[in-house]
Amino acid sequence: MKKSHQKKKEILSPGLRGRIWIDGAEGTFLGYGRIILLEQIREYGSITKAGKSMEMSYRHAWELVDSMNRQAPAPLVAAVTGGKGGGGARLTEDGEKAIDLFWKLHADFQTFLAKEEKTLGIPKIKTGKRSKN
Amino acid sequence: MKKSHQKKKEILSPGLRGRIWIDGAEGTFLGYGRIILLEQIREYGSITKAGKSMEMSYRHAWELVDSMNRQAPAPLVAAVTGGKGGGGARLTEDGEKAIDLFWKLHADFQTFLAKEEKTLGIPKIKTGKRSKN
DNA sequence: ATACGTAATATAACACAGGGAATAACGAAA
DNA sequence: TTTCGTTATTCCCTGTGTTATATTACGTAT
Repeated sequence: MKKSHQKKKEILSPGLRGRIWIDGAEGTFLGYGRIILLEQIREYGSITKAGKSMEMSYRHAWELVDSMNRQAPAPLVAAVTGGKGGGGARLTEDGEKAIDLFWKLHADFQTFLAKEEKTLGIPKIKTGKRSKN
Repeated sequence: MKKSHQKKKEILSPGLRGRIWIDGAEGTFLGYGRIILLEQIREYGSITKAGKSMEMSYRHAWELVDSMNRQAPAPLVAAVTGGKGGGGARLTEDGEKAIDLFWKLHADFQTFLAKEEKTLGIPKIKTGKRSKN
């Protein structure tokens, strides 16, 4: 099992940071973690394996998929139970489009952050490690 | 006590959303909640009252202030103990500058979100309420 | 019919961030 | 020297969100 998308390592370099996501009728519809999950489902063909590859409980992974499917006009993930291998999950065409859309947004956002950080400077940050007092 | 900045009401309209913040050596240095807290401290001259106005425990408010002061080259909040009224807290010049800087970033970010939402459409969202199945 | 591995769902156990209480320190003013 | 309200600090405890575990449903292939 590939481990390219396990837990954030909590990178700690000073600077401008941010997150973007798309809200739906119930709250978050698409965000960074959900997109990674979709990509892992595409790779493994299984919610179980996708979740494990991200060190995410099956329950959480399933809830995210369910949330996306319920808020989208048509499901992003099609899951089947039973059958050969017990079933599985695959991305729909809309699922693929969601991934593409989000990465476009993400790229624009990274550009925005870099430009903003340069123009506004973000000057007032202590660079060294913290001192006790 | 004014209540203009109590708890978020969790607005739920579909669309592009996001948050930005500035990281320091220990993690978050400046973010939306911290800026509001700074403004409330400026208004009330007290960490205690500022925290209460945001329905935030004094402990939490103090930790945020401490975190900002430790990560900044010079304190954003100057607190004094004792004296008439028991003491208090006021913003430093750097504290004022932090507020200004963040709101500039915030304004640019809102503009970015609006523009991005328009150009990329954000099409695949169910508008009506959720159905059980 | 049986086996198999996953989806789907329910229940129990757990971790921990944060709240609240309690206490000490503080120093100007009366 | 007493009072007063705040800052500063510690400790306990609980709510809640998460994980872990268990159970059921499912359907194709053998």
